[in-house]
Amino acid sequence: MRSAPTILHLDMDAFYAAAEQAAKPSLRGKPVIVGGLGPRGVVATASYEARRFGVHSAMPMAQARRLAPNAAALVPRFSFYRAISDQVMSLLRSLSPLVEPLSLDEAFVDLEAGGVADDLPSALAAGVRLRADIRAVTGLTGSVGLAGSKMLAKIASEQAKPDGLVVIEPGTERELLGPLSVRTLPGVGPATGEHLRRAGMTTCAEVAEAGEDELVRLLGRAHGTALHRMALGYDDRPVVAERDTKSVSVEDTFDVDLHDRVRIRGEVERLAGRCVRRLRESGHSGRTIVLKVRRYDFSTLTRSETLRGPTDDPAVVREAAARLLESVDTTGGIRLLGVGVSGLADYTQEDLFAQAAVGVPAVAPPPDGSVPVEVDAETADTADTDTAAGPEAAEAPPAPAPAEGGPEEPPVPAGRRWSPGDDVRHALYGPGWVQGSGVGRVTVRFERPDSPPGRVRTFRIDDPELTPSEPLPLVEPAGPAPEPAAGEQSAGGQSSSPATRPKERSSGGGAGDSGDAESSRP
DNA sequence: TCTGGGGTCCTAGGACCC
DNA sequence: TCTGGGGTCCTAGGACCC
Repeated sequence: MRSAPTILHLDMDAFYAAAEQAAKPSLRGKPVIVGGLGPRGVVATASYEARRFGVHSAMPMAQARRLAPNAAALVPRFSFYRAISDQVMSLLRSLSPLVEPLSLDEAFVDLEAGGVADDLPSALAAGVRLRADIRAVTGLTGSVGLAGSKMLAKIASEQAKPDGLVVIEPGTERELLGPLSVRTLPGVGPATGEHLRRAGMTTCAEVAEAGEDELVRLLGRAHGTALHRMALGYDDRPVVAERDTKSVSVEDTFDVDLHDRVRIRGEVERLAGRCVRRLRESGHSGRTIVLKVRRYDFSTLTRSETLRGPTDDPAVVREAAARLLESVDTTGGIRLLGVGVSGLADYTQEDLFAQAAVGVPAVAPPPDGSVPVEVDAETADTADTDTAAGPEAAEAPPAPAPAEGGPEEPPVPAGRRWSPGDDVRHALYGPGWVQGSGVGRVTVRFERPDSPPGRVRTFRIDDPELTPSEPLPLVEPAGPAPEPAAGEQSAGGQSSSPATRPKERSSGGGAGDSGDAESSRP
């Protein structure tokens, strides 16, 4: 807790959907849903236009499409979002070394540690300028919360959405929190919310009044004390810039439940390969292998095994995962499989070899005391040549699922090559994106971030003139900087405060237009 | 056409050691 | 011969977050 609102929380507005709308002029002002398009897909982000139909994150895509049948449904393009996120995060790091990203589109910033703010006016100025800079650099909008703690900064940015800024002045937090739902507090989800409701608490004030002992009795030590403090507005968690990764995992939900044991084992081994590749990319090895299985009825179980030392050997992880699968009953069908590694160490295989050289076994005996598994010469030999994935490295998409119960899997249908939203380039028509594909055809809309809405053309899916391509930048690097939008308000306290507006950004260049209508108020 | 994928943290019980 | 407590590690599950 601090006496000036120098903790900033940034939350980009409907990030994935907004990025798609910025990239695809024909989608601006229209409902857009980004998420999984398969039969079991869910919504990752819905544009504000789509939210008006009742569509929201984590909703099954099928339901979303019933609610908003005319919405554009697009597959997420994470590398594109990451590139935008990197731009935003570097703007944040120009404010302070203490930046704590929570996801691609969200972060805390400690303005005080950065020396850019030590009181309300300077914090407000930094927030206003940040929003303008984000708009200029990415073409997208983000909402900013400013407060004396992380919890309240986050609540503030939520209140600021979309495209706004809210300050909660220190000293006003308790009265502000009091009437809010307990679900506002971090760590209170559906289960805890229901738990508290049954105990007669639905607002933060009621939680605060209940007292710490009561909450600990209800929710356990850690959760109870934390919640009581939060409800009172006490939160002194620091902004932490670098958090060590604790685990790496991959999982796939199948379009149709898997029954065939051989197929299931094959998928587990494929996932193990993918997991190890990710593990190695992150520069880690790990000791504990976790297998995750979700059954036909959505019940989920995990099985884990801890090795004597860390590994990033695909064969070792694959074999451990397969061993864990042996103890799982798969009758009835499997809808999801996952493989993870935790107990991470920084070093990788070379160090493990160094250990092996001095005689430390890499693999511990299974906990049940059965035959110990040793790293034998063969395994060790393959370790540095094996490229993290088995023969399946080519990476077939997660299972177009066999006909019910059938042991054979059909080949990947040819039409899968183009997903809605993919960037493409046509030799004649230039850059565009896939609007849809089916029965041997693919429909492409030809437009770019800085063009007017483009027109649509249809091709054969194997048209040689049509190739996948990289996303175009949303804002031309040398281009003009759009004017900042006004959306700032001051809420929370009686604040009001003269919004120390920073100087308007002077736009760098004259030509062009970022395409989006900018609302620039004086 | 019910319910993704990648994480984090906490709890609880048993093993094991001192 | 009956009975400690504390600490750590491991496993499994659950809640929560974006």
